[in-house]
Amino acid sequence: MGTNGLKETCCHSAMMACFQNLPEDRNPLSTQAPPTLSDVARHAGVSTATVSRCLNFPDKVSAATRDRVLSAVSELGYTPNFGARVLAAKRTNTIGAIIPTMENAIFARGLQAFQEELEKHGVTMLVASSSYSQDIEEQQIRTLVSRGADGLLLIGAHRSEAIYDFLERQQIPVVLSWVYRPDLKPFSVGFDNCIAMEELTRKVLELGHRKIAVISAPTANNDRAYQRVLGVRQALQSAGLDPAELLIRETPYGIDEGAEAFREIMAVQDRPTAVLCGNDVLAAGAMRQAREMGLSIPDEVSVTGFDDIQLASIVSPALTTVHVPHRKMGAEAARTLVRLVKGERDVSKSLRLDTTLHLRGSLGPVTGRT
Amino acid sequence: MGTNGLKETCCHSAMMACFQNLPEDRNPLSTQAPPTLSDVARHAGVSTATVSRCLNFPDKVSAATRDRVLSAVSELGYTPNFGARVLAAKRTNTIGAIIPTMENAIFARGLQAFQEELEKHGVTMLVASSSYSQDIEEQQIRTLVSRGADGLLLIGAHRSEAIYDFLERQQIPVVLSWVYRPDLKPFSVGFDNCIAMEELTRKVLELGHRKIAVISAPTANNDRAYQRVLGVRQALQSAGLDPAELLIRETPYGIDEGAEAFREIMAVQDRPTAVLCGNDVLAAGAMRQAREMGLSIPDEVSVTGFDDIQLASIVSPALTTVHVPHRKMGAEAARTLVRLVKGERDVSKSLRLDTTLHLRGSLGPVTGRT
DNA sequence: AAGGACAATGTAAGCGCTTACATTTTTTTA
DNA sequence: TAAAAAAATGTAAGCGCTTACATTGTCCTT
Repeated sequence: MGTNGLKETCCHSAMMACFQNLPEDRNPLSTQAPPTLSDVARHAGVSTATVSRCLNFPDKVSAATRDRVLSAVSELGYTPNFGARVLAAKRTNTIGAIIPTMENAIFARGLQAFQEELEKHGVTMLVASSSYSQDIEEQQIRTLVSRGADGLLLIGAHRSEAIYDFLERQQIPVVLSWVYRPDLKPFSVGFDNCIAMEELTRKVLELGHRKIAVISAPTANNDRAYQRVLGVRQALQSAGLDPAELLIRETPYGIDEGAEAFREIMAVQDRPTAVLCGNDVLAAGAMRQAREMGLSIPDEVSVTGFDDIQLASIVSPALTTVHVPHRKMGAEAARTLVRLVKGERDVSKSLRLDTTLHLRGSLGPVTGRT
Repeated sequence: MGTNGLKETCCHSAMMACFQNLPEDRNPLSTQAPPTLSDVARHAGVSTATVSRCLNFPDKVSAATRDRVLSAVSELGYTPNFGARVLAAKRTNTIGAIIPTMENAIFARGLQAFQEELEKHGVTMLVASSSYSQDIEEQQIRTLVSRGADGLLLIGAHRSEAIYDFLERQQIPVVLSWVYRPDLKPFSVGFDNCIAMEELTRKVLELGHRKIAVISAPTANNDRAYQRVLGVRQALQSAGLDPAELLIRETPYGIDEGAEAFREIMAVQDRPTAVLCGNDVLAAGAMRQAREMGLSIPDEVSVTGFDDIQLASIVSPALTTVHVPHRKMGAEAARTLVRLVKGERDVSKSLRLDTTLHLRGSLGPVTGRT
């Protein structure tokens, strides 16, 4: 005890740079308006056009003037005025993204990759989240457009015709993600939810499961959820089973919701031996509930997810799920959108990414025990 | 089999509204420039000033004209030009947020709440992530400022004086979050990382643990991480123990990183009985590794986290962690920032939120077994 | 050495909106 | 009912930047 550098108390460690103790009025600059392009021009003894060119097309200007201008810029601490630039150039270099939620990790990875890619092209990202509500999403779309978003990333394809019309009239390039829909006019960069889920279901059937339940997000306004359920149905049908017997429980995405849905599903007489969840979060909830009910996974009941977020490899047993290439999807969507915004109509087209089945401990063969 | 609505195949379900099958050139409007304020004015037979007023201060205009203008607006499908508005009004109604990462859930909840609150005030959020790099963060700050962010949300307090100077010169209101630092000039809305961790450590000591290890994020550029470690040290010292004996392993945030760090820590001769992790993600990694090594939690080793994200209640056993009021923090930060941007200097001040200990299964008393 | 080609720079017209101020219309007051 | 006050509307000057076009300066070419 009583050692070295421990004098610092919680709130006063010396490691911080900050402006504590500075008198309010210390900085005379702080009351002045920020410098403008013409201030820089005057300072450098050139015209505003030259300064502008120097900033936007450096090689259209002689080295000598460039140096003079740039040093004027840094001397004055000049930053271009965004509004003016937008107004004059008619481009904001901003792209909007509207995702259903930021609260769980489902969209986070993809969005991060999306942003990183945009950044490489000098584009900034505006984000809004719609809480899985179609109305909120439409309002967000209008907001982002009026904020000057040059393009928009949207999740899924299901929305009103009115809003698609609006986007078309405003000539805003749109990329749909998390779905692959080459039949639609807006480009999509994503995967086929239906096929992915069909593949998973086929595997489940192979393992002998016949009594199957699904916990899905509400399918009414969510085409991803809808397609996933459809995938299960199609797999059943192809296997000669009656899709009508499929037990489906819809509930909002969430751990607790997943748990509750699982509880209800397992309360029926003839318990399913496999519960396919619409995403990993629901699955995690289901698994928690199974533990609580003393049901062993996968011996007594198998559980699967969708998305393959971190959660999936952390739960015990690890979750069998459909791996979605989130980062790649985000990056590709960004690339497509940037191209569209630049007006390269021909180059881009819808891109289909593959999902892969990740088989882990939560899915096992049907056993006698139940 | 062979039931009802199953005709729809994956990619052609009828539920979607879209613009498939529309000829490219169908819409004559699409080549015209979007309508401007003066188009609306002409259409409604008033001046541009009246239209502007009508949109911004509806009650400064008579009901009759208002109706006329509004119907002109909707007839023409007018949307204000963002750049022009910004240029003229000198406000973007946009606030920027720079977070270390979007990839895990740590900042997601807070950010979501932040955005929702901003939205209530008609403010849009710009997001960027810095990948925990100080340089990237500073560049992002400059970008967002030049994009016209009216204010900025930053995580933590540790950054260069140069950038704080820049923000002050640009007169950009800043709110720091995830920390509580009333000693600094920028307002902070957050909690005291040090005290929170000190409290947790005290609890760990109470349970008899003496050999303690810490897995922390790199503390060099991360004041939250630094303060958390400091908290552990202070608790040890208060308990009359020698903080120098504390085993500290720094590693980037991540599940795998946490696992690896845990492996290394448990490889030493005199194994610790408790491993305190800098956040829940690291802790989840540590727990996974413990399982792999056949170490029982909490009998052979206790593990704790920080943040209380969803993960914490999903892992098994559930994770003892420090609960951070993410949503409240985000919302309050937004409120403070909005007030600052509006120029209400006096009203706002730094806000300290309380963290609470969530004791769960991953932390237990020291046992003979080791 | 004169003419032309090209590079470097300057001039100035907007971009679409807000808002101070001027003007007109309506309402109130005596 | 006329004058004063208040409300509604119009006029027009920017906001800070980009860019088409005009001008000037440089360097070849013949």
